Amino acid sequence: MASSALPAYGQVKAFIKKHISAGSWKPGDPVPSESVLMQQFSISRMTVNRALRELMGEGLVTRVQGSGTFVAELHRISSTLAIRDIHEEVLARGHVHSARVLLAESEKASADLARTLGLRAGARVFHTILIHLENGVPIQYEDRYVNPAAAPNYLATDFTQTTPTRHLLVEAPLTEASYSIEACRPTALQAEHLDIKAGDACLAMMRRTVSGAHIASVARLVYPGSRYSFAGKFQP
Amino acid sequence: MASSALPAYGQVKAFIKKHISAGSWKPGDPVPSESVLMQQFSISRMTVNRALRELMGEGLVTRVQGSGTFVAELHRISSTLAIRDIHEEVLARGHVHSARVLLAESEKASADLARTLGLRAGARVFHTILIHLENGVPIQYEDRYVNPAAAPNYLATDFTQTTPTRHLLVEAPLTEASYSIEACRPTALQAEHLDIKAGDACLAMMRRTVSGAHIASVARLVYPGSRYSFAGKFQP
DNA sequence: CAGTGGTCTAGACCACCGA
DNA sequence: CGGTGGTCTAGACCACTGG
Repeated sequence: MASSALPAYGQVKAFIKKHISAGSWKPGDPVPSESVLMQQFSISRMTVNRALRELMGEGLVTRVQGSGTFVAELHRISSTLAIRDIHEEVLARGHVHSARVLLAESEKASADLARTLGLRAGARVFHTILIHLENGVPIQYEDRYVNPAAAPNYLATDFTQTTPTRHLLVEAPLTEASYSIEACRPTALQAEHLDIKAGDACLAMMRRTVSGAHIASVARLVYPGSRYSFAGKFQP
Repeated sequence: MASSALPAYGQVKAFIKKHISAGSWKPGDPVPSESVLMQQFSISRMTVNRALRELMGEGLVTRVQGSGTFVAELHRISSTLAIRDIHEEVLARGHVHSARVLLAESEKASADLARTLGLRAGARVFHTILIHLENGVPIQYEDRYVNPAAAPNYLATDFTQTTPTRHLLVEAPLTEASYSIEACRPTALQAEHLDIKAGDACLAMMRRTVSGAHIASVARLVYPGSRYSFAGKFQP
């Protein structure tokens, strides 16, 4: 057998994927039940169950207790968009990462910001602005507010050595995060520090992280459109 | 027990997640072995194994055969970025989707395009350009090339009724896709049809889909930066 | 009611790692 | 070599669905 290296549950998964991607089983169609697959492959139910459970995790099938397993409605084109620490990301490309600190201080939160961080208006918050460079070329303008309750030692960090992201991952372990990506034009200050023209398009990622009971941080990361993109891949 | 509703493997997962997110187990630290957890929870090894396997799938731990299970190095902030059919996405917001067809024809591929689609230079390809509107407001400029071998009936479709994405999902079931997101300025034509100013920033998503042996389609989707963003959420 | 999936057990054999 | 994880079995009980 050519596929003898593939474990039994993998063979079941491959069998089902083949039928789905070939189109012979359409969305909404029932997938053979666990007991049928057991006999067909001469394996135990636990093994079939694992195959189907993993396929559900991958979004290829839907399972309904008491009813059956079905081909998922429309194959979502989806992918894990990993948001890594910029330091590690640059290193992974074999390049050199460095950072310039434009601002690192404690200030009073505006009403808007306080609401976003779940604090009362006028509360003290930490504010940092950094430029991240890859081989000396600016690639990210990081404007971040941090909740002192989540990371009291934030401002004591040397941000040319440790990125805010890394500090926060250690000090305020992540329990939840949300983000959005949009396109924008840079402010004059951003354009200057990113070394781009005022009219150039930029990518902006807003990131909000929660650690335990606190909203730990909100950040706006601005990337020159000409030097950065988010990429991903998807394989069923 | 308050958590008696949670299945046994879920309790093991919760136990480990608690220690990781509380910081009592740091990245690189070993997680108790399967046999230890078996005894600690008085459950069978299969059940412990499932808990640890799922945690690895979620990126929280690393497992090395013969060595052990360890807390993953840095909690990736990652999230499934779902790329849905624009028609469904607009409908899901309770709005009305419509489309204008600017171009739908067969043409000869340039050398570049042919290479991208895995065809010989000068081969016939289908080319469509559409504007997608949400409640009458333009939100996406879709410029797409399709490999005729993957979807021979593509041009016969009424794209005011069926989106190219949907047609392709049915005709050329997806086996792989990759994308990248970047910021750009619109061309004069794009600005006109999207009803935005020439200097406005836009989000552009390049998408390349593979169906079986064929590269099915490459598309460039341009969104007005002021009217669209990609958002996601992440929970460990 | 019969059939489905959700969960779990108590074993088992194997490949691999590190001492 | 003992300990680790990777896989698998042949049962079991349960909750749920549908006719």
